[in-house]
Amino acid sequence: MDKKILTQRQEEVFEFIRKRSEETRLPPTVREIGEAFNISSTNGVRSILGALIKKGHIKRSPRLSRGIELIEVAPKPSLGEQLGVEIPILGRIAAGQPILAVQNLEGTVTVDRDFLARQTNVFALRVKGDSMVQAGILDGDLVFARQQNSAEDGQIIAALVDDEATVKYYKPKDSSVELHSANPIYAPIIVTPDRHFSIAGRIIGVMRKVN
Amino acid sequence: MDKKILTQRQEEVFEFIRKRSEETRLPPTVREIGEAFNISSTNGVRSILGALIKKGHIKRSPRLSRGIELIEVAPKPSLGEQLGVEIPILGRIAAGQPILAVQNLEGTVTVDRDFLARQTNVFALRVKGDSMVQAGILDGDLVFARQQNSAEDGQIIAALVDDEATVKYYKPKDSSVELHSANPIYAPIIVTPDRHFSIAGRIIGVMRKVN
DNA sequence: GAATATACTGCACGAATGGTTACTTGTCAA
DNA sequence: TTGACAAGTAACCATTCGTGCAGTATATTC
Repeated sequence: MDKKILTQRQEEVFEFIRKRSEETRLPPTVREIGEAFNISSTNGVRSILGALIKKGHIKRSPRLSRGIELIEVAPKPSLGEQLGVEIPILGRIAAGQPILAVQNLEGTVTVDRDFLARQTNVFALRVKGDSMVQAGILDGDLVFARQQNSAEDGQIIAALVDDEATVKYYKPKDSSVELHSANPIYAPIIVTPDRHFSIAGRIIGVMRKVN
Repeated sequence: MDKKILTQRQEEVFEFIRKRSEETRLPPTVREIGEAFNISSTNGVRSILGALIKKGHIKRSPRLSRGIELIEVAPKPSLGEQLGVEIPILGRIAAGQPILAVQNLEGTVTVDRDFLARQTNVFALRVKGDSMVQAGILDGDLVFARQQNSAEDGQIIAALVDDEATVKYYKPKDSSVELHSANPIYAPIIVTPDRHFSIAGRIIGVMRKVN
């Protein structure tokens, strides 16, 4: 007998236990399994459970009610140690108000925790226009930015210029700031001190859906 | 009586239930709570549980063993309805063996469920080279592909040519298949029928970490 | 001072649950 | 054809578990 191959019935019952454990957060009792499959005797269920134990798919704590535990090859992370992090997507960014204000929220994306290198204060923006195509950032892409109000020369940033949010290369000059596109057909934006300017964050990632 | 403020004892018991529910995945029975707090009578526990119910912190299913359910202000998504989906990252792809074979796995990424439009059989690949920069796919990017063995003219696919995996534009011809780069300095790969060729999947997304 | 809430003890009932024994039926491989 | 395995039925026992009732002690509130 192959240790891993389950019969049809065993597969069904295993699936049932898995669903119950995940959805209702309560593993079923022996009788509840019986009811679900129209097995009138507890022993009918027990024979299947016995096989699942022998084949190493479940574990049981004797005499403990609902003491069926799944043995999964790739154990799902408990709620405390999620693999994904929820990042807020900002619709419009307006100067003078906190970036992450609720009224700006457009939704959230879940991204891999490692993808963001466990950084905090990250938000996402939908890119409009093709000014950064040469940097691999296309129209409609979702960019991830870490909130910070300063940046280094040459970094890609999300900036606020006169209440307008843009994603550009940051080029600080002596008396002004230049925001360069990656696309040469666009002239750099030169931000003179009389204009409203602030750095919203530094771009740390890009995500795109391809049709 | 404030509906929300718990007494010390109630707080302790609530914490115990929460820990048990999350860690062992099994809410405790009335008697198990009693044992944990040295309460010899089940009614002692019941009076505390009653208070927790009245104050809206837990819910109970009558006569159901372990039928204590936490009522949380921000309910965590149950495992069944995660916001993120784990996608396997494939190291090398070899022809003649199932794509998703375990030995190919390099790890997993968690991505938003909506990002992939709830599609199944999705895998991820690390892009090598700059042949697709004009399509916004850079060296080192992670591309997501949906497993399929056919594609339409002009789509970006992950293809296997002579045991080598590449990401290219798909251009089927009468007697051969052409794989075009987005970068004009690379000549198209012309796949004649004598070569091993298969489509691994169609590219549906891109993800990049920016430094 | 009475009413109310909290936090118990102690006991007992019945339903829910796990376990066992005995027996049956069908399939499949040696 | 025999034997192992799977998947049951049926009846029954023992334990676990939720619940109900009676009662106590303390603190808080009106």
